[in-house]
Amino acid sequence: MARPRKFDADAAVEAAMETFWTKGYTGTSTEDLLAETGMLRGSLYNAFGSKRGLFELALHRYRDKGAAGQNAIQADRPPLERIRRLMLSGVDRAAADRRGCLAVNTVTELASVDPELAALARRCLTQLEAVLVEAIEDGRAQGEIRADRPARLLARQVMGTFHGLLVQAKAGYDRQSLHETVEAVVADLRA
Amino acid sequence: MARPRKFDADAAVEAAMETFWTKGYTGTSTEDLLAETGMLRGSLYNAFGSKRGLFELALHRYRDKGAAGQNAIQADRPPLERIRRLMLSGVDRAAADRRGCLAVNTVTELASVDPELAALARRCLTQLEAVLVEAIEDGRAQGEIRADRPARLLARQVMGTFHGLLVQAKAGYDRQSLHETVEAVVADLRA
DNA sequence: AGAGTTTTTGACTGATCCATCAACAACGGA
DNA sequence: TCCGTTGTTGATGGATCAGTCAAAAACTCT
Repeated sequence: MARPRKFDADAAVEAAMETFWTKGYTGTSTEDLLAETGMLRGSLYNAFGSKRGLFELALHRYRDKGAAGQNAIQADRPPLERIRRLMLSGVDRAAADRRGCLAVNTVTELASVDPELAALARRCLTQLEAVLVEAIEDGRAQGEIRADRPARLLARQVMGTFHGLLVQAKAGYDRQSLHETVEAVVADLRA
Repeated sequence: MARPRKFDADAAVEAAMETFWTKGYTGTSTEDLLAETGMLRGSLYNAFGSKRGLFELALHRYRDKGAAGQNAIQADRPPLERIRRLMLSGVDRAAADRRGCLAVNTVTELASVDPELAALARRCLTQLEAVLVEAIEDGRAQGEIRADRPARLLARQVMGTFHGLLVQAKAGYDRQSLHETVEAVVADLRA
């Protein structure tokens, strides 16, 4: 009933996500977005409304992809090993291109400037926290993980170190020392 | 032998630091800097050369103030308590205004865009790491802190969690749960 | 008082920012 | 085939960006 779109909206959001991830929200210009998505100005605004609107979509996509990745690791491995792999893969990816984590980047960039977007990013963090809590409770049921503290507290602790590692990855700390820290965290989790 | 300056260069750098801290590097306009320092365009450029130059000065100042703050805690308290207070005060400040830590903010904002500035910020982090290593070695000598791991590794671990907490503080996690995590980290450090 | 030096002042530059718009194009349904 | 709808295209808008400049001003030294 109308002219069909030339571009793939999904691919465009994906490209936008990558760009925001690399350059940050403020650091990404609409020109950058046009170049990366291959769209023209009018089309982009017609489809997504504004730079901010596109960023929201990108954040949602990031959260969804994160959830998918977290589930991919689940498999049938023991919980502690799941946590270990989660952190190792996250750290590796953050260190590889020095881009860190989009959610963490967004929170640090926008918390005191755009609380609404920051809250959106925060949901990515709480999602990870939930995954961790679940894994920890699993591991505790199996006697693999220490039970002297609430699972939520342990999860916060692990997540804290994890986010700190992402920052260190961006700061250029070498992969090996990041991995050592991960192993130390895992060791401290053991019952 | 020349016209005297009307403004206090130190106060100007201080004001600039606060502004960058709140709004980030890209997010701070020269107009913002003029408003906060009370200077006029030409004066600011005459004195500091560029926005980037002023930012470098602000980062140096941040590092110096950080060092001063870290030393202020030293006192004669036991090492573990020093670490505890260091983290608590850092977390409190980060949570109070949701600005986090200027060094962490800078690393996450600029690592993939301006490596030179990111490296400057990184030095703030390694300074803190050095302080931690020292405190841990002290505590170990007194039998207060566990000795089953290299002090540097423990320091990285503590620093990681600390930076993660700063992110969580920006994300709006409540003070109490941040404090609980600090206590958990301290407990895990004990011999 | 005059020369020399640095700062202040505010207007100005060109680039880039995000966003809008009208004209045109491509489709489905009547 | 013609109409309603939606997408594309590229020019254009005003705002803001970081940074420059020439002229006037405030000081010291001679």
